[in-house]
Amino acid sequence: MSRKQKATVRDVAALAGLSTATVSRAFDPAFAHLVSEESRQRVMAAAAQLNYTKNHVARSLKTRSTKTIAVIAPELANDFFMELTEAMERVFEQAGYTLLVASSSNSVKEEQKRLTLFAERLVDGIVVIPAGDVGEHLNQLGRQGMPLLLVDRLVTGSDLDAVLSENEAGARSLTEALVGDGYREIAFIGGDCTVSTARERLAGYRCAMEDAGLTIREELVRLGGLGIADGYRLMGELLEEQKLPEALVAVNLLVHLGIQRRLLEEQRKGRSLPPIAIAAFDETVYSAFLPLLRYVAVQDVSGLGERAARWILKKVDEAKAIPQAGSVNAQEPEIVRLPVTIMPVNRGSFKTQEVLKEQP
Amino acid sequence: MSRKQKATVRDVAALAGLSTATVSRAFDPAFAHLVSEESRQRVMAAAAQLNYTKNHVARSLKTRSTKTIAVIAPELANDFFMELTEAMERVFEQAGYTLLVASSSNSVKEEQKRLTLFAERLVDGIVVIPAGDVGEHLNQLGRQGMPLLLVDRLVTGSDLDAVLSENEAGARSLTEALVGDGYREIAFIGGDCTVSTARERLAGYRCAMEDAGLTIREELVRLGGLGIADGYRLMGELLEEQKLPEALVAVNLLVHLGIQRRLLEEQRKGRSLPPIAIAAFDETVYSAFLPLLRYVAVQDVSGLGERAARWILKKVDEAKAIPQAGSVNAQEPEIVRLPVTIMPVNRGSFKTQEVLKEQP
DNA sequence: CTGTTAGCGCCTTCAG
DNA sequence: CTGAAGGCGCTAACAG
Repeated sequence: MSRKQKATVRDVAALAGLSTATVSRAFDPAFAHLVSEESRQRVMAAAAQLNYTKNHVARSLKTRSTKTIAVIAPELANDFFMELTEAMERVFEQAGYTLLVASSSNSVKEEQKRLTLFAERLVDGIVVIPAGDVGEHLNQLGRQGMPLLLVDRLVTGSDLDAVLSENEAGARSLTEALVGDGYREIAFIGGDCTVSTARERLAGYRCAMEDAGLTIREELVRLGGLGIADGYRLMGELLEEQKLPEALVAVNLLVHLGIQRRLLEEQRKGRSLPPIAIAAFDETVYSAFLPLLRYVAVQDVSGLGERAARWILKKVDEAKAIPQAGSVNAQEPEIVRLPVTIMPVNRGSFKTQEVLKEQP
Repeated sequence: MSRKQKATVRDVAALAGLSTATVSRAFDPAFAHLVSEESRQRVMAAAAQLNYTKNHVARSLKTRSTKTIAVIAPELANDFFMELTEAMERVFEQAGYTLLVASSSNSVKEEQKRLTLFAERLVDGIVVIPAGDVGEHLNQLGRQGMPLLLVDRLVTGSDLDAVLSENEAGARSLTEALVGDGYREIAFIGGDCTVSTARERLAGYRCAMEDAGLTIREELVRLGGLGIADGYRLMGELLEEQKLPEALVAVNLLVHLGIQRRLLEEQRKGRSLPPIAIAAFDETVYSAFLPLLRYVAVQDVSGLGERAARWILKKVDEAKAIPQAGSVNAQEPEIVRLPVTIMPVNRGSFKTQEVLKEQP
């Protein structure tokens, strides 16, 4: 049923009685106008008969472009990162680029590995959601001419452009909302200074507290990671040390979940707890079910994604035009920040609202 | 700072005073023993000096293998699919393969597009979580010699191997658990017959009901999609028609969420509802916070992923050995099913437990 | 509009 | 152990 070997342009050319060049042109929309309609049809007929599919690898070798953009995220099983990625994919697809996703498993070392891997495979550009705060490997690649862009997180000592959320302002507003409700003993939980988002959010919290004339009890600032386990542990510490705040700001969704989980556990053990008002970054379809949650800071995920996607494509084009442009900015790196929206939760989760309206 | 052009084997060979063949061999662990230690070092030194990285595209063209496996999932922002994918990636990475993820956006047409795209790019094998019930495009690729494997969902009229969960048994157990608690009016919500998982789960529900001697009120079987919006809508229908069951089985997590969201809304409007016991497929870190939820069917996600990953790698190896083996089974397609675990929810979500134990 | 001709960068026999 | 040489399949000048 099937040919022993896959058919090549040469086979098609032979069968169609034309040259390989014509066959090649017939398949490239950009050159199709240089091929007579009759030839084009002969080519297509021959191709169909031979079950020809073009070999993209060979094409890439010649054109030095794979029409592929890679995205490196710290995790795959993370709604925020994947929604970001899906937003980017929409743009890439429309531009005729293929998206390639890889996980750095929250490790800078893995990130580095993926990066060189992609460089070897000649992806046209890479969008990185950095796993940590180390950026030298990024700069290096950028200097070698690879179009590169950061999303969501910054990296110190990097001269790369980035698309981010207004984390500091968001955390400030979140804190202000709690202050506005009359809370004074407000904790900040989660994150550490190796991730820019956490740093910025902490700064926003501090700023809001100061502006409100409140002194921060430093034992209520509990740093240490961005995962569920971290929120769980940090909340546990507060419980054990009997240092319960009146309210708290959670650095992100996962930490927030860990916190709630720890509180739920306490409650199930029959211990009664004073209600702690929670304000947290990121919203989910589950938010409506989380007790204690008062305010969420909602990031413009698709905005971030679209912005980033368009930007990296622009860089790719530029790099093609001026081969040695690369991704290193002679001057300052350019950073775009998108605002986040603060929303009270008691009237229901907006995200769910949106999702519910979606036509399946 | 940077070379105008990327260095090639030829550059390295020239600088090292050796031939390109030796350079090539020095870089391939499988041939390294055919290179003298001195030559190897000279090569490495020259490579380092020139900042040489091998061009994987050229290599692929020659070897006809990209050392890449593609995964096509209906969505990226879906924990189940991405956990599956992460599980596979672990195996691939260890085997020296790169993972390439793409979304079919729940569309068979998009799936088809991705499939041909990957075929053109010479991925070594493809793991598909099918978007729909159409399989002809898959068979065709398989017949052309592409190693192919289905995960999570089956496709009718396909002769492809697959790794799946025991959906029918899971749904049966879920239903039995509710029956065991004394419920008799049990609904089944979500899914439709275009997706095998939904079909199988519905069958399991029917089977359990019959075995328990209960007649199914057909108006309590509400099919129609696998997303949040679907659960929300279907639950809404039941509410409007005033046909509330005592308990229900939700086909999957998203539908379950939609159902709960609809009920929450009702409750917030001040209407009192009889408590409906819910049993649902799939567990999350949020499960502990969902009211009404009694039982979950937990799939062995990492088991599925590992199994699938190993299998596709095996197929890739075989295809390499016998070029025309492809992915079409002369006989029956082989299907592996992994058991699901039914768990009561009131003692807390197991998944969270696991996550909490994770060392961050 | 079409054909001819060189490679893209690497691997891999086949001889040394 | 090493080198020379011939492609992998395709595209991009350059001539017709």
